[in-house]
Amino acid sequence: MGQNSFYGYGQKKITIDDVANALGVSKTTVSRAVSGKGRVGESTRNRVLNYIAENNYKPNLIAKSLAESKTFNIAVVIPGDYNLVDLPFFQKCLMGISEFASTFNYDVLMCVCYENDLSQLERIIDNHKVDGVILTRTLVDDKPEKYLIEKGVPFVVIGTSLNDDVIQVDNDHRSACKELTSLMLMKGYKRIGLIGGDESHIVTLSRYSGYKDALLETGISVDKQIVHLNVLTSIVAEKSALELIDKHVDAIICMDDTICSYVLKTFYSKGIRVPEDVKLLSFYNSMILENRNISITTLQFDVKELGVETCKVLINYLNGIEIEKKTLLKYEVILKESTK
Amino acid sequence: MGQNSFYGYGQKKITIDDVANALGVSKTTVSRAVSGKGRVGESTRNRVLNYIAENNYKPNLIAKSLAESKTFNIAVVIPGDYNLVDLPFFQKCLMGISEFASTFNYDVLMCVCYENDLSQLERIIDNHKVDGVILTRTLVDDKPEKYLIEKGVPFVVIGTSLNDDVIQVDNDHRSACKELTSLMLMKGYKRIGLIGGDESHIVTLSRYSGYKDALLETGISVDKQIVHLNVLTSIVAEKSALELIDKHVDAIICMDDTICSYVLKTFYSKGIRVPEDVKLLSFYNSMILENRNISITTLQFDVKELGVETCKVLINYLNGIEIEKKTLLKYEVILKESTK
DNA sequence: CTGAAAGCGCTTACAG
DNA sequence: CTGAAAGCGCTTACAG
Repeated sequence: MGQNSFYGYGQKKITIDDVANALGVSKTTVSRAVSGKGRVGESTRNRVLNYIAENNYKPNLIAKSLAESKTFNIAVVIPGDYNLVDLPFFQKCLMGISEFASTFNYDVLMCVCYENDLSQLERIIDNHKVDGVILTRTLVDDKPEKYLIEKGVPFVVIGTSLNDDVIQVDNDHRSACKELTSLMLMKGYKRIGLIGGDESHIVTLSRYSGYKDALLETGISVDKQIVHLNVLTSIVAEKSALELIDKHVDAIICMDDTICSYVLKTFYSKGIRVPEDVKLLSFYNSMILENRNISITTLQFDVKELGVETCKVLINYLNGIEIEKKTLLKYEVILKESTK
Repeated sequence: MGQNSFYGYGQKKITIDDVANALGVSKTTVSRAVSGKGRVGESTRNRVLNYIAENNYKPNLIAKSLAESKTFNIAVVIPGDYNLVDLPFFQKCLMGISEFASTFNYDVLMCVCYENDLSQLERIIDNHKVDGVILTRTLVDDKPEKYLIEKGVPFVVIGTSLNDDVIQVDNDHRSACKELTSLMLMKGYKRIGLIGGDESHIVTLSRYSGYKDALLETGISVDKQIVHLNVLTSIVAEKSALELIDKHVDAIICMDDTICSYVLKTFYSKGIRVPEDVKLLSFYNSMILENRNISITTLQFDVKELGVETCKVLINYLNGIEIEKKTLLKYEVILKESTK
């Protein structure tokens, strides 16, 4: 007992056999009527469909999985790195993915991967628990990506991959950062500082490219002294912010809201005023920057939509429907007080 | 093709039959050696174990599921309500749950439920895709809870349930709020305002109880004028904060960090100083309150640990191991500038 | 249009 | 200690 005592959740489930017997037809016929595959007589089909609706028959997905060699599950890989755990980004992605998946009767399996520990992913793949995988970020040297390619597992990444064979869905961070930069340039601010995160994250590189694009188009050369990447801690961010002020920047673009919150705090404690002394821009319209003393001009991505689109691509791919190799989603610029 | 072309992820999986044939034993024997259930000769067992290790045999979990009527999946229900989506709480819970589950070879299935839409949960239960469920919050009138009881599905809640039959794991919010209140009382501040969220969330009621406990122990009666519950929007929060100031409170306890951020912003714009004019306390040591101009005295719960413990209880329960009906986890008080 | 039968890869009484 | 066989609940060639 014990282990199985819960099975059926207390109520016996009716099987395809029960339906077939009750109706005096074969399981084959029931199966065909339910799945819609294969020919069944109009009237037979209706009898079956009515019966299962009335008697609340639900096919056992596990049995179906075994017979079809499909699981109707997808795994979503979330990075477990401490400083990313708090970001609302991944949670919102998950919501979108899960919403779309469930309308197609797929389920979403959580999978946390760490820099040096893919064991959760490996276990899921070894156990054949999913039909495909979504990676929620991309790295320059991406271990989960490599692993999945090696194993031949179908997957889609949220983000941009250096490998063109990888199916990818992303917001257009390059254009977005270019637009943010151009916005400042058009207002006549020529010295624009940039503070960004980990260079091993491809998104950091994309943003940096967009920044350079904007400058070069305007004929301004990039001053590497006011571009600070790999800013990962509050201490480095503080140092970086003050250094940019020393270098007389007109504006600072922060590549994420956490960095921006560090910068804001530093400025507050040093009496540097935004936007009077320096303009400030950030990348997500997230709650990290909400309800501050000053509102920050940022980009806005529809992250839930990003999840939805990605899941759509993966499920289409799994079902042999043609898809785009690369999907780029839009963004909006939200103008607020910090650039006034 | 199409649908099945991905199966096997490109590499044929070796089955129990292959192992049995290669070793000249029966499937039964292999099964027993692998599962550890049933008697197998010492040497036979070792032969099997060596072979599967060398040839990287992994039992097909789907087949095992069908045979055992178990899925090795648990569902975690996350509320989809807009204003909760952003809270790091649920994400951290998920991380803890997923971490524990995977060490026991269980997987975690995401399930988003809305106030009036349990369809994701219903689908998962109807399809028998999980062995049990974790609810990540509790309401006074809890629809998912009722649904699961009705269906006879094993589940555990994170939070406190009004139904004593429900297995629950929670941080001790009542004691925590009592301690926060007592802390102010001991410093001689007798007028303590309370701003809280939705009264239909049991956690709100627990906190309120703790607040009352502390006051009553000190012989102070509760002044309902300075207790504001159901504060759900920034507008109401602002109004509430100013009203408390009008009523000359010495301190304000906010039941969550979002509320506290609204209060902070209101005070800043009105020139009300913390802690000089009023002390301020909040409930989570979350990033919402990080990098503000002032640091806030809060409670600290180990939310990931909460997830781990809950998952442990559920998995033990599913496997017939004795468990506590109610587990209460600790908290810490983090003293910061806002109560100096 | 419909059905009998084999098969998906396991587990587990039952028998020896 | 070990194995042949039935069964979990579906799907799907194959035959009619």
